[in-house]
Amino acid sequence: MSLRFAALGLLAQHPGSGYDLLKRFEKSMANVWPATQSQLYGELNRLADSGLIEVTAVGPRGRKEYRVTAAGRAELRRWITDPADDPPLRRPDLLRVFLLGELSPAAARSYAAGFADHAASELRRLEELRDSLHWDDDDAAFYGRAALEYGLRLAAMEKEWAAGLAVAIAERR
Amino acid sequence: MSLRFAALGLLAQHPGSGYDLLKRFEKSMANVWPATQSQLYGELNRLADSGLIEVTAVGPRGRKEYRVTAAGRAELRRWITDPADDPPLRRPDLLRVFLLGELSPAAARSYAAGFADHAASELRRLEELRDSLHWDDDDAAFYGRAALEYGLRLAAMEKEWAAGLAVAIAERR
DNA sequence: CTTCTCATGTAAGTGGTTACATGATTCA
DNA sequence: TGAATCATGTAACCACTTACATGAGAAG
Repeated sequence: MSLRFAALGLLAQHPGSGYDLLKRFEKSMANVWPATQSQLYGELNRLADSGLIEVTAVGPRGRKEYRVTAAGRAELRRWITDPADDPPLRRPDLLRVFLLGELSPAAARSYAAGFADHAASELRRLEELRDSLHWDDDDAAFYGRAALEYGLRLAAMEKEWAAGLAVAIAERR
Repeated sequence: MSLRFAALGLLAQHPGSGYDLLKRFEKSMANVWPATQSQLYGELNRLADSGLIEVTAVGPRGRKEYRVTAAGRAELRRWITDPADDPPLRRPDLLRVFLLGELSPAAARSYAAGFADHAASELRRLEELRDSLHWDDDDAAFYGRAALEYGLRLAAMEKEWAAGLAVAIAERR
């Protein structure tokens, strides 16, 4: 369901074509809800079928300019506000942690160290992203910054946790 | 793919029936990789077909006792060690954050406050879980504790982040 | 005129969810 | 004997991924 609202939300911020959306999507929401090109185009057609968005113009190369309808905006607000029973998290990397007992302590320690490295590089990536973005003062920028801050804190937390785990494994023999 | 290894991993720790697995699963891995009964049973059959596990006995009510094979253990170790390109995270709750600009500041603030509450109650749930579990000193317990520690830190981080966001929204008007 | 970017779509396959279906055994 | 628990399975549906297909317009 979520992709539906990601698309609707992007259109609520700015009208545009599927192609436009696709690119804006990569730079913002794809970090929390990745989707492919196929999926996006399909979703736009379904949104239009249900009257939540509409085609305002057809340009060159069959380009379709979309815009949110009043119904779409209402539906979007409903979803955001809803007390949401979101699908649970799926974390293969943490699943592996449960199973590290199957490995030698050295190999397990190495997995934890790799986890820490990965978190560290994600942290750097997000820091660069934060520094590279020219932040406007509108709502989209404000809340985008908030989501980025979440990512930064998450990466920092993971780095410390995994480093601590690596140490704990080493100390355990 | 991951559920396959969750099942394989549980069997590697202890042999048992699908039903047994299902219950052990709920109390450990389901927190990082939820799965349904249908899915588990299907996966066990597929694992048996590929020779990674085997049926050692058939009991009353058609109960099938499973055990990991040598091939299964090897495959499990391979997966844990693998430099994994894990599927990206999907977070509807953070997607909503991107779209809070569609709401009034009061409603957005309320969403952030709800986020913080949810994190706080998750934090309490995990603290209780930690205190209720009688921890053995084996590998499974050690790494299970590590995964739980991750959950605790995550919940604490989310609580603080969301509370901060709520304040920032309030201060912004 | 060829290459790049713009622009949209279809099809096959996989993994997951929900609901349904079935029946044996245990225990009060 | 009726309810709870043990125990396994099927079928329909939905979301997502990967790969493929097509073609118009811009720019050199």
